[in-house]
Amino acid sequence: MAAERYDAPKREKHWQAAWEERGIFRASEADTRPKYYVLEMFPYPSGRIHMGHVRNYTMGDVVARYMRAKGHNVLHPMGWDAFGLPAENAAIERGVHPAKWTYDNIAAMRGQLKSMGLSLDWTRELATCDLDYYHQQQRLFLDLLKAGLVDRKTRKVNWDPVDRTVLANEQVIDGRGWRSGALVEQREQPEWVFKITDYAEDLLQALERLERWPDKVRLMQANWIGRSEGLLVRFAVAGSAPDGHDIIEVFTTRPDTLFGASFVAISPDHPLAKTIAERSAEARSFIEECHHHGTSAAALETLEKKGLDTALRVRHPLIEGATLPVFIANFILMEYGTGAVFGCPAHDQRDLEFARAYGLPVIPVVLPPGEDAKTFTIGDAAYTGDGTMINSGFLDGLDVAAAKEAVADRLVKTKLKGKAAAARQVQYRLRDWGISRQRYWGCPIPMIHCPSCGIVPVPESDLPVKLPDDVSFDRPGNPLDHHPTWSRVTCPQCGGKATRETDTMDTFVDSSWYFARFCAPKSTEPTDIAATGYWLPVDQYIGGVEHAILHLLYARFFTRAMHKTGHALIDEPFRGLFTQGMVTHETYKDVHGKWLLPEEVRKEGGSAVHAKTGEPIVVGAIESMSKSKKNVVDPETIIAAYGADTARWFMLSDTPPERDIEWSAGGVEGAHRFLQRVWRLVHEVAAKTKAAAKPQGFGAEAEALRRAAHRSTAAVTAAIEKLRFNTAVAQIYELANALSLSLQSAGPHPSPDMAYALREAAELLARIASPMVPHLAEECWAALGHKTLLAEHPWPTPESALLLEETVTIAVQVNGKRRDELTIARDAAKEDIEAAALKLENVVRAVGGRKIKKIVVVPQRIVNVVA
RNA sequence: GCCCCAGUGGCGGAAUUGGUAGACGCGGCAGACUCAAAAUCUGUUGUCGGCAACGACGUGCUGGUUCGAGUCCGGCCUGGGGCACCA
Repeated sequence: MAAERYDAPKREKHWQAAWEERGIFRASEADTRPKYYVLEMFPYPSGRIHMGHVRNYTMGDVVARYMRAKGHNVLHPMGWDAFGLPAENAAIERGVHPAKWTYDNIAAMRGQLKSMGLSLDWTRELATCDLDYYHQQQRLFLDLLKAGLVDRKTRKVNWDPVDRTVLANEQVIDGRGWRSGALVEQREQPEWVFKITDYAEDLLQALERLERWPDKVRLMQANWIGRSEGLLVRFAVAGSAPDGHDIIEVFTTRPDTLFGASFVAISPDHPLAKTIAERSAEARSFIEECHHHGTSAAALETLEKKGLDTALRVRHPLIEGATLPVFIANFILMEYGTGAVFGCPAHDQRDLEFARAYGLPVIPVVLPPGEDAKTFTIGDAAYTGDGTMINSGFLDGLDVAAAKEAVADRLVKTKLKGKAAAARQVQYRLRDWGISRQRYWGCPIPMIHCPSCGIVPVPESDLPVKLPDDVSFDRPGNPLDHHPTWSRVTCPQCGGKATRETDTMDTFVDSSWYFARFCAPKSTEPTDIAATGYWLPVDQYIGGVEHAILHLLYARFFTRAMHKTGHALIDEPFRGLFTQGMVTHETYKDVHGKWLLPEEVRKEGGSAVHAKTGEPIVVGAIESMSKSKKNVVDPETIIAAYGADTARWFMLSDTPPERDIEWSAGGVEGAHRFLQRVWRLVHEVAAKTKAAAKPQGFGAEAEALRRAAHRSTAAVTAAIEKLRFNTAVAQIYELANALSLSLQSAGPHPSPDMAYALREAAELLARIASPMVPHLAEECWAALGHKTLLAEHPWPTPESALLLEETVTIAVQVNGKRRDELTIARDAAKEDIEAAALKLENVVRAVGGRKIKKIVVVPQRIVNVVA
C-alpha cells in the first residue's frame, strides 16, 4: 500500500540513479534517428547555482526530454565557462589559486545540477579552463591568424582602472566596466583584434534568415552592426596643404545637403589634426583638452560643441570658387567613418549648435512641405525631414532621395587630383573585436615578441602555451607580466631571446565555439568535422537576453571564421534561439534600512515582520534576484525541502517563459501541492483499477474522460513545440481536474469501461507531464505497474477520433452582441444553423420584430444576426 | 534624441491570430471532514443592477475599418528594453 505522501527528495535520487545506470541520456553520432541538439548557455562556475540557472536548465530539459520521446537522437550537454575575473579576485582576496577555486566550484555546481534531474550527457562535460580546451582554442587562434582574421592594432581602447584590463565596446555600459562598474578611461594601446567587421554585411544579412530567433534579438543585432549607406566625398585643400593632407575625406549620409555646407570638421584624433598640432601650440592644447572629457552619456549630454579653426580651407566640390573653413571639433569621432565631416547646420542639430557658436552661415537647402522658400528660416532646431531642394543649384526642385542620387552621380564622375571626387560607401557602427585582456585566468594568446623578427606565432608543435601554476596576486596588474620566467622564450624563427605575449583572450572567445566542441569533446582537433557536421547547428539554444548582442554576435562571427578555416561546415551556429526572462523576487528592508533575505521575513496577513524580532519590514519593489539586494532564494534549499520537480514545475507555471517570473513562497507551496495531488490521484487510480484490454464501447462519462485526456495530450504537445510551457502546465491542470472528477463519480468500484478510461488518463497524465516533472512521472508510471522507465518511452499520440467533438457550441449574436448560444452537430449545414439560431428565445427577443437584414454564419464558430 | 516591445479581474496570465473575453493557477469568500488545527475535498469569485430569468458596462485613453475588434489602422498616455555626439 502506498504511503500517504510522496517523499520527493528521496525518490528523486532513486530515479536519477536509474537513469544514470541505463545511460539513456548519452548521445551518439551512430544513430539513425533524426538528430536534435538542445543547448542552454553554459554557466560561469561561481560556486552555487541560482534560480536563473534553474529556470534556464529546466526549459532546456523539457525540450530535450520531449524531443527524445518524439524519437530524436538528442544531444544535451553541459560544461563550464570557467575562465574569468572572479577566480582571480578570489585568489587576491582569499589566497586560493584560481584553478582550485574554479574546479572546486565546478564540483559543487555539478552536484547541484545533478540534483535537478536534468537529462544531460555528462560524458561530454568540459570546462573552458581545461588545458585541452584552451590548447585547441590556441590552435583556432593560429588558424584565424593565417586566414587573415586576426590583426594587431593600436587604437583607443577602453581601460578599466579597477580590473586593470581592456574592455571591448560591448563590455562598456554607460561608460562603466560591465563587471567592475568603474568609470572607463580612454587609452591608446596595442591589442589583438578579431576582424569581425569583415563579416559585418553577412552578419546583418543573415539575420533575416534566422526565423526561429526572437525579432527583438535580431533587431538589437542589426542596430548594433549599424549599417548606413552614404557617400565618401573628397575635399581638396585650397592653397598649400600640410604634407600628405591635400585631400580631406568625409563620409556623409546626406550628400543632398552639400549646398548647405558651411564648414568641415575633423576629429582631434585625425592624422591631419596631429600634423597641425606639431606646429601649433594652440592646436596641441585644444586636442589635449578634448581628450580630457569622459565618454559617459552624462558627460556628453552637457558637453558644449567646441572647435578650433585650423586656418585651412577646402574647396566646395559643387560650387566653383567657394571654400569652407576646416575646424578641429570635439564632437567628431575618429572611430566612425573617416573621422571628418562636412557640416550642414540647417539640417543637422549638432552642426547647427556648432555653427551658432562660431558664427557660421546657416543655409536651408531642404524646404519642408507647406513652407514658402522666401520666408523659411531655421531657428533652434535643424530640419531633418524630407522636402524640396532649394538654394542648391542643379538639385533645386528634387526631393531628398533624388538629390542624394544626383549628387552621387555627379561627384562619382567628377575627377579630383586624378581620382573620382566621391564614391558610394557603406559604413558600419560595428568595430573589430578586441580580444586582449591583461589578466592571468584566461587562454594565453600564442604569440611571441622577438626584437629582431617582430611578432611571430608560437609554432603549433609548441602548443599548448600553458598557464603557469606558480603565480602571485600580490601586486595589481597582470600576474603573467610579473612571472619571473614564463614570458622568457627563444624566438621560434631566429632562436634569439624573445618574450611571450602576456595578454590572454577575452572569455567571450571561449564561449564562441564551445557548442562545437561538445560535438566531439575529446577530439585531438579543435573540432571533429564528422561530429560537428552531424550535430550542428544547435537546433534550440536557450539563455538570457543579456547575451542578445555580445555572446550571440561573437559566436555567429566565430562560426564563420571556423567555416573559413575548415573547422566547421556552417555559418550560423544556432537555428533556434529562445531568450528566457529573469527570476525576480520582492525586496525587504528592516527599520534600519538594511536589506533582508526572504527567509528572514514572515508574512502576517497583509504586512510583513521580521521572523525573529517581529519588527515591521518594508516590502520593496519586485526586482531580479541579486545578492546585493538579498532577494535571493537558494535552489538547493528548495530542492532539499520540496524536491527538484517542485522547483521545475514552479518555473514553468503561469508566467510565459520569455517574461520575468516572480518567485514566491506561496507559489512554491502551490506547485508542491499540485504534484502531491497528481501522485495521490494516480495511486488511487492504480488501487481501484487493473490494467485491462480496451473495452468494445464506452459509456458517456468514460468517453468524456477519454476525450479530455486525449485533448490535453494534443494541447500539451502543441504547447511544448512552441515553448509555451505555461499553457502546457495549464492543460495538465485541466486533465488532473477531469481525472479527479471522474474518479470521484466512479465510486470505489469503477465499471470496466470507466476503469480503462481512468487508467488511460492517469498514464497520459504521467506521460505528458514527464518532460517537466520527470521524477514524479516515473513514480506514477511505476505505480501504474510499469517495469520500464518512462524516460525511454515514446511520446503519446492522441487518438484523432477523440479530438473532434460531434457537437459544437456556437455563440449567437444579434447586431454583434452575444445573446445566446447554440449546441448543434459539428457538420450542420449553414441553413440549419441559421434556422436554429433564429428560433432561440433570447434571439427573438433581441431582434424585437425588426427586419433581419443579414445573417453571418461562421460554421463551428458564431452566428451574427444583423437586424 | 533615435529604434523597438508591452498595457486584459485583487495577482500571474489564457484567448485556435478578426468570431462566446477572462482557460488554468494564486488569492478571497462560503461549506464538508475534524474536539480543534493542518492536510484534503466541494461550491463560488470581472464590475454594476436584480430574488431570479436577465440586462448594462468591461481588454490603458481616443477616433476609425468591419456583420463582428483584446486582436487591424490613425492619434495620445503609461511602463519596459536597446542604441546613443554614428556624420
